[in-house]
Amino acid sequence: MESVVIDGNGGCGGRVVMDLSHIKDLVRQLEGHLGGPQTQEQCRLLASQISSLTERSISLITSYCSLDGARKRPASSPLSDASDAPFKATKKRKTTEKVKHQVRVSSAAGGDVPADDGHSWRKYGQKEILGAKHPRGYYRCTHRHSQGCAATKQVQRADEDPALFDVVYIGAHTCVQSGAAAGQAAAAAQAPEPNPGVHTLLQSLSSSLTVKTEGLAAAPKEAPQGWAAAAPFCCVSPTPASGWWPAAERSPFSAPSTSENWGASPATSDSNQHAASFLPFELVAGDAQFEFGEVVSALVGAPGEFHEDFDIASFFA
DNA sequence: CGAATTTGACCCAT
DNA sequence: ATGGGTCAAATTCG
Repeated sequence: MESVVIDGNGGCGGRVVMDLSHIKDLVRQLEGHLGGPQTQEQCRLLASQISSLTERSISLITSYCSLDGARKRPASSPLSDASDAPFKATKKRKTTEKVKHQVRVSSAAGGDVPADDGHSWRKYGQKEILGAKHPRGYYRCTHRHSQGCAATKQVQRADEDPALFDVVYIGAHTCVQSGAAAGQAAAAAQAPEPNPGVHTLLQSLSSSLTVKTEGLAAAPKEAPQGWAAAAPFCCVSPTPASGWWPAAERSPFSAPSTSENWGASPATSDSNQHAASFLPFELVAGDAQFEFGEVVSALVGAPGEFHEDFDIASFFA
């Protein structure tokens, strides 16, 4: 299941733990209300409280992680202007100015690629890595040339569990993806139907909060430094209920816009794979915001990015 | 035929 | 010198 790996020595850790515990309580209350005669208003109130608490926790985590990333960054080299030359001018190595964000994702059952993250990637290399059993694949955004998007990612199968992949995202997407998926998601969000999976959603949120809380409290520092190095990307919306990302800039591992997309291999676009075969992931640090944001977004019923076919149970299974 | 992937070579940081 | 990241020609795929 998911876990948040956070260096526990920050000043915000205790606050976040408190907030998460509070959120968990609120979720329990909300869950209880759903079975009873309580009004929709009360549910909304609870959801709104969850939302604001989540937002505060995210702010703490994000700010902490930003500090963390800044602190760890070595003295910047004068070569760090590399980001201004996205194209193949030289083979000059980019130095460490870019934001890195590592997650561990599971593959489809028997699959050999990690879950799709909502962006289209093009593989540009693969290398055997010393000490690793599996090669590392190098991907860049498909829109690198058309839009100058400099986002890249590295995918490597975990040594200990071939069903897991370590994915390192480097740099933020600056591309704007085709409007089809975003528009579809937006249209789906307008569907007035209540979400039948809300109980599952709440239970899952509750249990995931447990895990996260434990992780915060009990996982001090043994996490590899590379994990949780920095906030994933820089454009977090201030209002979780209204979506965490610009419509066309979905977060890695956000709820997919389409069931086809969700489960499609980034390399093969194999649309036969299905959402249910993927379980998200162990997420780190700032990624907590993704789950919280999506869950709360669904709870509050705000226009989010949920596709009507989105299967909450499979998301959290 | 265009796009995506593979793969060996090249380049750079350590 | 070595390992890791990127390039680009060759190959494969749809």
